[in-house]
Amino acid sequence: MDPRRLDQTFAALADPTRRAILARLIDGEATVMELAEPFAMSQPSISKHLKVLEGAGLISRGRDAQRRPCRLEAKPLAEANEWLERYRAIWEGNFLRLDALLDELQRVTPPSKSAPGKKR
Amino acid sequence: MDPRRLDQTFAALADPTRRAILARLIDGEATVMELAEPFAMSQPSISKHLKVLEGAGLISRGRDAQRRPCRLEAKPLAEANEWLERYRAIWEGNFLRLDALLDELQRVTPPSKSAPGKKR
DNA sequence: AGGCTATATAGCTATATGGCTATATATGGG
DNA sequence: CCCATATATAGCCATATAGCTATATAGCCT
Repeated sequence: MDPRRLDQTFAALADPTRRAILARLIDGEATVMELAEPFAMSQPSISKHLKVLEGAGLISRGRDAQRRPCRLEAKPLAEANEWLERYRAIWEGNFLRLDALLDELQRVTPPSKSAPGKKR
Repeated sequence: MDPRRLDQTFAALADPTRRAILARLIDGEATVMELAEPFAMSQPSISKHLKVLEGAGLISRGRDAQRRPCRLEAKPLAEANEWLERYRAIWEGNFLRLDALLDELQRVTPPSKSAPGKKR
């Protein structure tokens, strides 16, 4: 509901490294080292990405000795999905395009000044 | 499929102004002026947002005299949705947590050095 | 205690983003 | 042809982001 939450969620998802980290976490918890391993990137950079993900509520972290295992928190993804759902009808093409409908009506009732035609 | 596409899509969605513009476009085409009207923001700023949306393939633009009506293009949203779908099982809670399962197994077969326990 | 491992923080740089104002471009209409 | 309207571009500023290296912190282990 909070728009800031969506901002953070989408911003966090707008980076391939972070999406890859989330994908990795589908298989379960992982430490920072494990998450960093596939990337040609310094450990601090990964920590920074994790901070962004944590800030967006997309991961949470436990404590296992000196390790800070990361776990996926999918709730913000559910909210993002909920936002996207409003557009499903459109991308599925089941959507009765309002302007197409208007074009149709204009073909029956020719356009006037107060109802200018739309270009297609 | 192209990760850059997802980058652009999510980045475009990470701004409340742009999400509001997309929401407005559900109801059909709108001109830049119409889109700008609800916001306490200059017209050039709106144009910039529209450029971002266009760059992400989220809108396309026609020509109606000196107007450049914007129309929603939902395909990138479908791709974003597709990406999110991989996580649906998790946020719906139907997911058999792999690490929870491992904890369970460890309770049966006590932990050894090679298989350290996970903290919860 | 001291060292090793895992992670975080600090501080730097380069680039990107989002806003503004001022100005340029495009197009229909009188 | 000129004007008004709609939109885009340029140029500026402030802040954010993504990367780096170097260093600090935390916690096990001997």
